[in-house]
Amino acid sequence: MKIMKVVSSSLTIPFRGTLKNPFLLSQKSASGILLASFHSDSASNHGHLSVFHKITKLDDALQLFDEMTQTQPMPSVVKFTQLLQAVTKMKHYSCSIHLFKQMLAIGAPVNLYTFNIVIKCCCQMSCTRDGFAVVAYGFRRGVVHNVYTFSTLLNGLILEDRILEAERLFKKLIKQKLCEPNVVMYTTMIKGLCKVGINDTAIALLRLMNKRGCKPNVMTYNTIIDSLCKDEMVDDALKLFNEMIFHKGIVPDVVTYSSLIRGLCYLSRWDDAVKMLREMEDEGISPNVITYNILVDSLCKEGMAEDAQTVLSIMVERGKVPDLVTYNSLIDGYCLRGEMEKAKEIFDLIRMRGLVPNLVSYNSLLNGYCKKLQIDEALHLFHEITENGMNHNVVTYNTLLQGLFRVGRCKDARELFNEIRAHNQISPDAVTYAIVLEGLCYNHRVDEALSLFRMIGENKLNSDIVLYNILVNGASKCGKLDTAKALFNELSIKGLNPNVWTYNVMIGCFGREGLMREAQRLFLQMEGRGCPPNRVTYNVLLQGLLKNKHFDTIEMLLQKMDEQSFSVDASTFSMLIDHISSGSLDDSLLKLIGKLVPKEGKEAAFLPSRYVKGMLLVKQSGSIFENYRNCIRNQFLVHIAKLRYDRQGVPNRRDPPFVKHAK
DNA sequence: CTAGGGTTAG
Repeated sequence: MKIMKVVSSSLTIPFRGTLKNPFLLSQKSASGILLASFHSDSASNHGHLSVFHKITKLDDALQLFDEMTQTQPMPSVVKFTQLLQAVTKMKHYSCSIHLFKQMLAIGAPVNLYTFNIVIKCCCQMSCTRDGFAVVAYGFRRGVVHNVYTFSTLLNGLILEDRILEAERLFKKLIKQKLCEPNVVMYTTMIKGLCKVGINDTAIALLRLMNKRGCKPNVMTYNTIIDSLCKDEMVDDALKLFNEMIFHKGIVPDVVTYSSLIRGLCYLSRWDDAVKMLREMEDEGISPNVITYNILVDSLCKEGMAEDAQTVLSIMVERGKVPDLVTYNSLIDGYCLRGEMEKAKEIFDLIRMRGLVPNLVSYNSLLNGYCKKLQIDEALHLFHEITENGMNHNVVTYNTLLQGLFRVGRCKDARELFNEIRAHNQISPDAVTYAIVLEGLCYNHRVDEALSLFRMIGENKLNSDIVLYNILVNGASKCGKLDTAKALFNELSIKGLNPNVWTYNVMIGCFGREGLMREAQRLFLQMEGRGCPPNRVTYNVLLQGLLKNKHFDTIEMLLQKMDEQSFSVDASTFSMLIDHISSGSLDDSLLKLIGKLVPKEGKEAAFLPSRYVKGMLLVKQSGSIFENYRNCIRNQFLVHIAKLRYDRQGVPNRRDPPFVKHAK
């Protein structure tokens, strides 16, 4: 069915052969010239670019395939393989597999390369099982599989999150000497380890491959660097970055820099991100569309959509064409700020740029309307998706579901939830349940939430700490302390470990009930239970103490926060100031509090818009906000803009101040 | 003619 859609592109030149291919619905082809050149190409095969590289439409490929099967004698195995590869490169995996089957049926030549392509197709479709089956079939036909085959299978298992099996395969290959792992195979295995978050083991494998005489390359390092960045361990990533350059002599590329820039942006280390950007350009590596997309997206997530647009114009100026990802980030950025007109403008811009909005575009916009409680707009858009020939996915449903709960339309929400459950292609996921439970609690239907939770049964979801946290929080906020406590106690019975969230929720719960001794008791046991208090814990505890007028430990807690560089959030800040102005707290605390107010970063960016409580705060955080924005403007945009003009005068050098030279 | 790395939505 998927293929039917793809095949219907416009065609002009009449077709000459007979139709044999079941995928081929059209009688005409734009590939007439292509076909002609194919014939001359097969006569003289000296060209460095075969016709197969020119194939961009599935139609043309299928047409060509049809011709090839009718040529007598049949073209070489190389031709068939190239064609199969062309189809695969277009990501029409199921089509490739079908063509392969046809080849077998008509006795077209196949070899190891053909098999490897087909195995890759299976793996890319998350059917690694089938990949193994194809391997077995090839084996019976006498095909000797190589390191390419096994790397592909390894990658397939990793794509399906079957990391244990991947590890087992990897070890088996080495032990039984089925193939000698090379840098690609090691890198694939390293990616698998990174994917499940065991960076240490990934790095250990990096060391091991070195010891076994297999030199890592830039891709190997990029894999680990990216993983570290995603786990917010940018400094460790920078260490590896240094190691690869100064120790291994491996030259970083645009991917290395893009990962690092993303990691730095994510932590709001704009200054360092700019330095990286500058360094990469100094090294003669230009940012590409993905790099710019990372910048655009990071700025958007920081609530700075118009600055993101400035980056967009810079990228255009530099000859890079923004793509769907760029525009989708901008849509999301404007939605985040509740500027729906601008978001819609960008959405419409997509078509004006000759692109077609995808589900991500729609879902972002839908989310924007939902968050703004413009539920009619949201519903309209929801229907527009199917009118435009697309299908809702679980994200679409979840988004709308959340919107319906937010405006209190519980009945509609539950109906939609049932629709998802009845759907034969989509099923509710953990996020769906989280949204429904949270939505019900939000609408004071804790009992309904609980009974739904019990109904899920004793499966994985029922042991999801996130769902427990939602229910505990919901029960507590609805004043059902006993329910909250009972749920919390249920955790240890089930052998589930509370996480920081759970503790934060319970501490907040006790705070609301005035049970500060209980709150303190939990706070004190956190460290020993392996989940040390975070910024939120301190804020929640402080708010409870302030609310219940327990002033004696406040200063000590603030001191501790300062030691760990945690910041006070807006509500805590507001309460502290209130108590100082009313005289119940000493104003000597102001100096300490001042140190705990975020000066930059995501928190500061959202301080005024998201967490405003009192007038005093509006004034205070307003100035922080302005400073922050100006700071970014100076550091970031001016810097990027400057790169255009300063470039000539800058000698080629490597001087990133935050990278310690290992020389 | 075959394998591996970086970007967007709940």
